[in-house]
Amino acid sequence: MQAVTAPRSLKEKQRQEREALILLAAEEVLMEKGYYETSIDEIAAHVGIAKGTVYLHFLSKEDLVVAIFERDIKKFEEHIETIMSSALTARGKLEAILQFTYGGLFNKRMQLLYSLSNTAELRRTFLEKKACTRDMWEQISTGITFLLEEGKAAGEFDTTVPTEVMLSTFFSLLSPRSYERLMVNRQMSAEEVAKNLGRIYFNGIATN
Amino acid sequence: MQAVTAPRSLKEKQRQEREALILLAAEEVLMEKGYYETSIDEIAAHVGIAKGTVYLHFLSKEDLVVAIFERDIKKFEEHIETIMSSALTARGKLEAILQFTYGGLFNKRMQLLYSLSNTAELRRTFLEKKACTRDMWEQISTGITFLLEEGKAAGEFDTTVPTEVMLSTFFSLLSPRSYERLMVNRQMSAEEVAKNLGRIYFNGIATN
Amino acid sequence: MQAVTAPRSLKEKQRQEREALILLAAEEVLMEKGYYETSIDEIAAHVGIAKGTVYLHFLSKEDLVVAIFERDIKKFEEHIETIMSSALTARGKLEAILQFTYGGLFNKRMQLLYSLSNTAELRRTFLEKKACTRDMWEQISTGITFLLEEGKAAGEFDTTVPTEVMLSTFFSLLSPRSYERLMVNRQMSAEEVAKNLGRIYFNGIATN
Amino acid sequence: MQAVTAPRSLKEKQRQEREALILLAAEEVLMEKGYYETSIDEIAAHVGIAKGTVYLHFLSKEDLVVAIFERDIKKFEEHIETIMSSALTARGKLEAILQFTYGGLFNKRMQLLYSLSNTAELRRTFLEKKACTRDMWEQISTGITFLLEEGKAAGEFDTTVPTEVMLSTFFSLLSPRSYERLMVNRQMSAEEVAKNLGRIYFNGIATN
DNA sequence: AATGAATGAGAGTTCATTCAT
DNA sequence: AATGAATGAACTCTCATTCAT
Repeated sequence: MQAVTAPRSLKEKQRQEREALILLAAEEVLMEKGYYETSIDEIAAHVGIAKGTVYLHFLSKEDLVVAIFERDIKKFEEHIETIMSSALTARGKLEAILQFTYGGLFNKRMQLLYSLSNTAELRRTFLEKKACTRDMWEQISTGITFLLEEGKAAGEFDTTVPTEVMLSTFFSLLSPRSYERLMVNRQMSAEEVAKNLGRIYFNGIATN
Repeated sequence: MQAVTAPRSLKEKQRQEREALILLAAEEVLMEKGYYETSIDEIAAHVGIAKGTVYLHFLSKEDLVVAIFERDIKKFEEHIETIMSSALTARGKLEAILQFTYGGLFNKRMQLLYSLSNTAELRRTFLEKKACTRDMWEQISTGITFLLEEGKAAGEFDTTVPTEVMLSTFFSLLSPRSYERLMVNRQMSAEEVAKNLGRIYFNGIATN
Repeated sequence: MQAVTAPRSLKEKQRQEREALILLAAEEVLMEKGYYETSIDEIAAHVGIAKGTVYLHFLSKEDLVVAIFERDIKKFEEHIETIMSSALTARGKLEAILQFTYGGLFNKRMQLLYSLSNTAELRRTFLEKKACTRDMWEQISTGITFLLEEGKAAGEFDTTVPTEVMLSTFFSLLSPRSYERLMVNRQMSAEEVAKNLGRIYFNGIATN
Repeated sequence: MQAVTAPRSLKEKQRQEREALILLAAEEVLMEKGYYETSIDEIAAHVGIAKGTVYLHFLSKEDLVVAIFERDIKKFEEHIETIMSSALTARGKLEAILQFTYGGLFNKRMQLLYSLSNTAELRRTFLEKKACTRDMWEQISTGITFLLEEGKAAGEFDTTVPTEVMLSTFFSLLSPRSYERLMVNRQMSAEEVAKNLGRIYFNGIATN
């Protein structure tokens, strides 16, 4: 049986590696040029494979982008879960999420996710057509909402501000486009940005 | 003299009315479908005119969108100036801007502006190519920055938070996409949304 | 009757003047840009009238060009007739035609006529569709052929060269495009060009 | 090594065959209808392929025509060079060029080249934009000029006629449009036409 | 009579997707 | 499995022509 599965899993492994390469290249190009200005040809050229090969891994351009979406959101979810199960206070957890979002590679990916989520045409294409991506946002929203409620219950956060508003504001903090200028133009580090935003936000929602 | 100017201004008036209709239709369709999923044919059909007629008013699709941009940003600027010259405190002025952004028709338009400004491909197309649109954001930024500095000087705002960060955060409050759910799903009124956001924000940047 | 015809003929005169202006402008622009690169708008703007007005005088763009054609060919024919009825020898007459073709304004017009006649698409459009223009070339051809035969009969020209070949060669001398460089680049005068060409030609067809 | 180069050259061969087919079809349709009356769709239909396929081989319609141009001019140049390095006298060489131009398939192609070169709009498009095509005419002109000078030096040609004029006249002999009627209507063979034209021309430029 | 806004067919071009090799 | 040539629908934009004013 091994004789059969080993090569199969080797092939499978290669397949997944290639798929990962495509996703990475796609991510890079999409980040640079956006969905409509990026052609499959360009992505393929970036990986060093033929256009047709991309279609062996993804049914369509849409599908490829959904895959990026899913992968990144999944990682994001995993991290959030780690944070959620930590011993931090609600505020501490939210601060950690903020730091994570702005830190490391995730910063750039977050920009892509955000840009893909916030454009009319893409939302229709991705969020409405593919239930799964919609669900992921829901799940993340639920997590953040839970933390905010927790914070309210613990007396950390102002109970007179609706949680929904707090949630929306928190998401808007994650929008990296607005802060791009801070990091790119002002040379502020991701940590500093996250710290400052957090300060405004948590001050803003703190129990008077 | 009337005999000369009247017909000319009549024509001109009709022309501008038609142009306004096209802008309105374009705005609507762009809001619904986004830049790349909207064809000139579609916009024309929405106005009830032929495709070619659109090109009598706008040199290109790009140009049409820039025109929407300019018109809305101009209105926005005008309102900001009115607010700026009022007797309100810095915070009062910023609150007024927030209210205005979320109030009336502007809400929807703001969504379009925001979505057009925040997509990688469109930013390259519009902001970098057309200096004018870039300048408008600069001007608005300058205005807000001025108010924030004023507030700091008046002891209203926390001087230890960099003004740049305050500015970015303020812009992110204006991003209506995030709050769409609040108004659409939660049935919250624009005023309520603006009030709540303002509360978080101004609390957040208030002197300790 | 005068009271009726006078204003009518005044109108008619104005009409013809305007028509002449359009033809002139069209000629100029067509010369510069060619048939397909010239728009009716451009011609109208050159005259200083509205696009629609052109259509009060000419049924179509094609028609307008045919009119230019007709007018110029008519003038050419008239001149040829004058030459034909002069006391010159056959060679003298052909030399006169050559001089006329390269002299004065006709030079430029000839370029236009030639260019319009020698392009595949335009030949189909004009020569085949509009019998009249075809006839005009026929008529001119007949005139030249007659002169060549006359010259042969008078012992001036070599009778062993087919008249048809002489005719074709004569027409190719009139092709001003080839000689443009001589006049434009080499600063040679029209007369010099005509003289030199004539020399080669008449030497070439002279009796041994 | 064959295993590597064979498939590559096979593909390449197929590619070039397809490209040749497109060029041939384009040539045919362009000859029939001219540049502006020929659509890419028409050319594609003529080859039996889809419109898009044409664009796999040529960047644009302009490019496709330039390619025809280049290929034919290149062949023409090659032949001229062969003739130039022959043992013939200057006159013999020029006669050979004349024969070649009117003989075989080249006759039709020459018509296309000539028509493309002599139309105002196309000259601007092709000769001015693409330096290469301009250069080719220059090179051919240089070759002919050299032969004419050679003939003058050898006492074959009349030294009192400017070489430039001889050159222009020689080119006008090559213009096959004028002679089309001779071949098509008069049933004269290409050789006869070339012989007769040559006779007039060389008689014309011969030392008195 | 003169205008020029409106029309809409048709052009060149792109690119996601397919499929024979 | 991988390729990349081929496809063709869809796009933006142009302009000769019409027609209400």
